[in-house]
Amino acid sequence: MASSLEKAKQNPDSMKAKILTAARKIFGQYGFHGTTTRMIAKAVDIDISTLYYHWGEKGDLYEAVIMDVSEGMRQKLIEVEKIIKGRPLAERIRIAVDEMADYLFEHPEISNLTLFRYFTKTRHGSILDFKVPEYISDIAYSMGLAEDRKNVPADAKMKVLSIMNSIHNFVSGEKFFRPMMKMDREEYIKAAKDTLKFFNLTAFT
Amino acid sequence: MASSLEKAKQNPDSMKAKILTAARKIFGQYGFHGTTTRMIAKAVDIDISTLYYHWGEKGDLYEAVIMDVSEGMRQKLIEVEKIIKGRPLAERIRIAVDEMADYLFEHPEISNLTLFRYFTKTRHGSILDFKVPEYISDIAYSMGLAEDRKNVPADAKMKVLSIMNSIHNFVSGEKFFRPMMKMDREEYIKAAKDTLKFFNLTAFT
DNA sequence: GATTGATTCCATCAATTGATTGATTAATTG
DNA sequence: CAATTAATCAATCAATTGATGGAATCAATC
Repeated sequence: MASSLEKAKQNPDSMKAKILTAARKIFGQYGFHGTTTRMIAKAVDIDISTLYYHWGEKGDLYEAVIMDVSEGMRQKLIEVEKIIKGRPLAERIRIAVDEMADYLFEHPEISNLTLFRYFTKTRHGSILDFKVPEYISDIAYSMGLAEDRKNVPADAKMKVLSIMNSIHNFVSGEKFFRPMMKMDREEYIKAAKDTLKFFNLTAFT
Repeated sequence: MASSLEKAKQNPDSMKAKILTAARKIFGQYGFHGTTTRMIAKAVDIDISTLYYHWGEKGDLYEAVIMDVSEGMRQKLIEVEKIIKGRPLAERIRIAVDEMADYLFEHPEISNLTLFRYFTKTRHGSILDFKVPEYISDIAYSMGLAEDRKNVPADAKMKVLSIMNSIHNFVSGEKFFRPMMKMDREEYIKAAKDTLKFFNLTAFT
């Protein structure tokens, strides 16, 4: 059964998909309460009622956005796991950091929305409290921090959380941190990757 | 010259200070756009016009809140720097992590508001684009990552940013991460500190 | 080419939200 | 105590915002 979200993604030129793409970006920049349905509609150059026709109420669109970025992350993690499989740990870390950083710097709204979800309360709590699968245990297993995918020790999960969040921090914080560092975008991405590798390579090798 | 903010803090029982305290908490939970002036007024049990009488427009109150938490951080960092002065590096790290984590877990709105400021756009950009001093260079110097307080290399700043954000992540993410870890609050704080020490001790000693 | 269904927009609602005005009460001062 | 100032609230505004109904347009089907 193809969900409403899956159907929308099938044809990226469909109005439904175009709205989703714009919503990802704007929700990512301004958060749930900072985004109005009119902002999204304007970005797609449609009337706001067209947006409601396709996605229903704001909270439903937001949920679809979260599911969408979450699925993107899942795919990317599977892809990275394939690449690093069998390699020595130091190399696994270097590749994983590079791959994830490149992916997220290219889609910063993923980091933004992820951090938003972690840190922010919404006034409509119950409505937006849908469940999203997290991949912390899988990453821990893939890093060799657990013998068993289903039974990952808490300290390993905490380490993975810390690593993932650190990547998100550099991506989402670019607008704020880069001027502090007086770097151009390329330099900043390089510096972020180096910093991440510095902490993770010394910690795990 | 005592600023409006300083005057408010002189007497914590004053209406102005009570509003500021409530605003800190609520802005920290819901962000700028997720907070209404009515929510704050209700928390203090006053009419909304009383709030406006004391603090003027919403953006001005928000600015005062940011300045307030920023000043709190500055004070705490000075305090920590005094404690760790002269000790060996590993001990400096252990103490600093414990002190900062305890302080922030006690005042989670500081972490919330800091991360909000890093990651979120506000629709009223220009108005809320006031400048707040950051203490990244001071911390880098205090950690021995720079010879000169005024001339801190970029990679050292990036490392400090990463460390500080990691602490904020665990504090602000508690509501989200702790259920994942199935820990009570005490266990979670301990686990967060241990994780932070794990990365930082292996990286710097 | 008429009919049906899907899509889009215009107009509009009711509720919320930031902000103010003016009257009222509480403190302060001479 | 009278007079002035400070603090509070009730009432209200205008603008914004989430959401909808219904007319108009477009596309597919017969």
